[in-house]
Amino acid sequence: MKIGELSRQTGASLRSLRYYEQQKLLAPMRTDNGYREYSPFAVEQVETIRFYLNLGFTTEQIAGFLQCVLQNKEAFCRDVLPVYETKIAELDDQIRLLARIKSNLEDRVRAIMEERGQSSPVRMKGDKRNDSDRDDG
DNA sequence: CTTCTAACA
DNA sequence: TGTTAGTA
Repeated sequence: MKIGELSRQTGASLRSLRYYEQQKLLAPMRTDNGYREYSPFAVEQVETIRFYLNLGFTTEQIAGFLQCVLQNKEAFCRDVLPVYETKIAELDDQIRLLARIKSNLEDRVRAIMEERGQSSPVRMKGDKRNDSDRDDG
C-alpha cells in the first residue's frame, strides 16, 4: 500500500509516517516512481510505534527494541525494561522540579496574603473605585 | 488526484 | 508537526 492508505488505516499523518522512516522506525520499499510501498504489516508496526510514543519514549529508544517487540512478546525483549526504568526516572525528576515550582508559588501566595492582612484596602473584582484608565472593556 | 523533498510561519 | 511549493 502507498503512504496515503497507511495514513488512513493508522490515523498517523503523512508527515509522521515519513518522519518515522527518517528515524529508522519504518523501512518501506520504493516503487519505480519513487513512491513508498508499505507491506500490510506496516499497519501494526505503526500502531506499535505510536503506542510507545504515547508512553513518552523517544524514537531512538523505540528504534532500539521495535524489531524485537514486533516479533516477540514485550516481556522477552531485554532492551525494553531499561527504557521503562529510564523514563520513570525522568518522570520522577520532572515531578520534583514541578513540586519545587509549586512550592515556590505557594510561598509567594502566602506572602501576598500576609501583606494584605496588615494593610486592609485591597481592590477586588467588581470594585468600581478608580477604574477609568483601563485599556480593555 | 497522490506522492516526493525541502523548508518555513 | 502542519503546511506549502514545484514536480513526477
